[in-house]
Amino acid sequence: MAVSREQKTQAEAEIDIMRHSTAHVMAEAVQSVFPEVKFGIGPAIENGFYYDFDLPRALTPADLSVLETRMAEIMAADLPFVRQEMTKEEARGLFAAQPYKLELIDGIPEARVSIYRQGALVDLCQGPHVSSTGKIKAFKLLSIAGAYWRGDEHHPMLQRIYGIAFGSKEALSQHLKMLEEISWRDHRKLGVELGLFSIHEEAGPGLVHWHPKGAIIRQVIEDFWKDEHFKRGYDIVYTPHVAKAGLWQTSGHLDFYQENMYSPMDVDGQEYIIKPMNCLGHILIYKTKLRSYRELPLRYAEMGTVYRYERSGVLHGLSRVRGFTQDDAHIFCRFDQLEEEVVGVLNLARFMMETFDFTSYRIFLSTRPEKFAGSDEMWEEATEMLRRALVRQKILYDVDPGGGVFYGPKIDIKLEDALGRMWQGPTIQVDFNLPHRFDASYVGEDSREHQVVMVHRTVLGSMERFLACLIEHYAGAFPVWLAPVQVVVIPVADRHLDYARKLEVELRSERIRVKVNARSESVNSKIRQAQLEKVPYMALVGDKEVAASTVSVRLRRGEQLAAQPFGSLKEMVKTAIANKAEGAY
RNA sequence: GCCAGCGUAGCUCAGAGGUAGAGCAGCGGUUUCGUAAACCGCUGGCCGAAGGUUCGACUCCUUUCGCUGGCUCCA
Repeated sequence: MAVSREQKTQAEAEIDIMRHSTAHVMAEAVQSVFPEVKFGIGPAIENGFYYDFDLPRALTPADLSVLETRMAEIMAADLPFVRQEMTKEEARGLFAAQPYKLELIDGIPEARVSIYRQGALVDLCQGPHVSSTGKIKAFKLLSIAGAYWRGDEHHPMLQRIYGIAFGSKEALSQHLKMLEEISWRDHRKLGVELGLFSIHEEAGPGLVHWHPKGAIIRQVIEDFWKDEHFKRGYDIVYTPHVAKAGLWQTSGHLDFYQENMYSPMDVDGQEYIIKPMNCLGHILIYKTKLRSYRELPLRYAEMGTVYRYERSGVLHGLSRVRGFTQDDAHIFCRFDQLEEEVVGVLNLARFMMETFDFTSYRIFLSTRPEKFAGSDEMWEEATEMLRRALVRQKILYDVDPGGGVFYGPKIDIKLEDALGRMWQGPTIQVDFNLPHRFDASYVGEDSREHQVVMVHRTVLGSMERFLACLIEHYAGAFPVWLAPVQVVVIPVADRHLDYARKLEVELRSERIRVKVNARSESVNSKIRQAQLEKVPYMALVGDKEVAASTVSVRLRRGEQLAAQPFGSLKEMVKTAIANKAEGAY
């Protein structure tokens, strides 16, 4: 039973057509500026479109506004899109000067192809298109980027122009506002502003330094994570950061994963390699004794820090780095336990996602690729178990045919954040390969040895990427349980400082993260500082509070609460922490 | 890695072939203040790094490192 999640609505399909047509208009504009242009492809994408061009010179941002003006003229002229069918031979004649189009024609299986004309442009295109260029309502060109022809780095690099297009000016400006919001929430920007982490040129790109405020968030999450894993029958393990090269030879990583691994270091004449994955250590632990079917499943979990070489051009803040800590676990089980284990992981994954306020996500089941390890039957059965686990959890999912890794089928969960963007979330991967390579087995009921089934899984992904996601999801305003500073005490004047310290001690005794702002600044200024730091509770103490033994509370979202005794603030904060829910946005 | 753009004070940014500037932050002082910026003063820079052109380079050229947007890949 295949459960597919969504079909495009009629309206979405229509707007895609319009976006595609906008790409053609852009192509015409480019052609008018660069008559010698060679066209690549120009599809509609989410929110807009792009088109790839081979041009005599590099485009500059200034070119974009010229092209926009030209495009607006083409739209004002309301030129009709005209479809025409012809044989491939005729098309080859028509596109004789267009090598990329010729290559595309060669790849089309049908005998006849279609072309579209509008104004001065002729383009090989399946269509459909809007009836005329005047039907395009609102667009904007956003950026220029290099893109390999057909995405292959051995092919020439073309210049890609990205644009967005919408059904109305309002929708366009709304989207532009969203883009602004996205850049405003950027974890790299907020990470600096909130003092969470830094990355240093001197230390190397893609290597993260967690500052106290970022580290406390991470620590809270890790404590919570360990707790939850303990409850669910996982055992916490620790494994070394380096291992002899031979181990990576046995695992096959040296053959298949080498471009992501750092060069070996010499230790007493032996080659050692920094681990890019945690699985091998867990396998070694598994293999330390003869395992009985009775002790399975074994679930080894580790916040395991790994190092992977990433090409310099792909590094990005916390979300794509060279050293990161995975919330990793490996489940060793019998084949007949696989489905139940996957159900367990899905449960945990959903619990985690809910805890961090991700209410929407998409699930992908990836099936057998062309090259694979293990037997057909194993794959089929395992894939079926993953499928059944999803169905049992009543989860809608999409199938990614052939999208599995070579060693087994997998389930990927992609999270949707507060701005509707997707992030790689939990993954569950069945592995037939490593147990085979390491001869990891157990003794079955039949007294015979059986190969154990291994499941790699992470529910947060990596602490680095997860934090990047959380920072942007919460826009830096972390819920109380995660907020680096939960309460700032603000004395109105210096004479209230002692009283403020008393409140600080009282809150700290409950392990509430509290700071006193003792600076000689105005109340307004201290409140502003706390707001910018996105501290959930501001506790004001002045003459009135000292006299009445109370505290006035301002919430991060701006709300002011009536003066109250210390105790009730304490309880309010403790409740918010315990609920992990937002109490003070 | 590749294409393009960008690197000026802790941050945001201005400047420009004649030797560097603002706001914020920081520091010192004054102020003791009631829910998003009190006032005055001061410090702060090898203009990413190296080489070249030039009488003179932060500015022009080359190389290099890093960042940004993409391509590819992925936790």
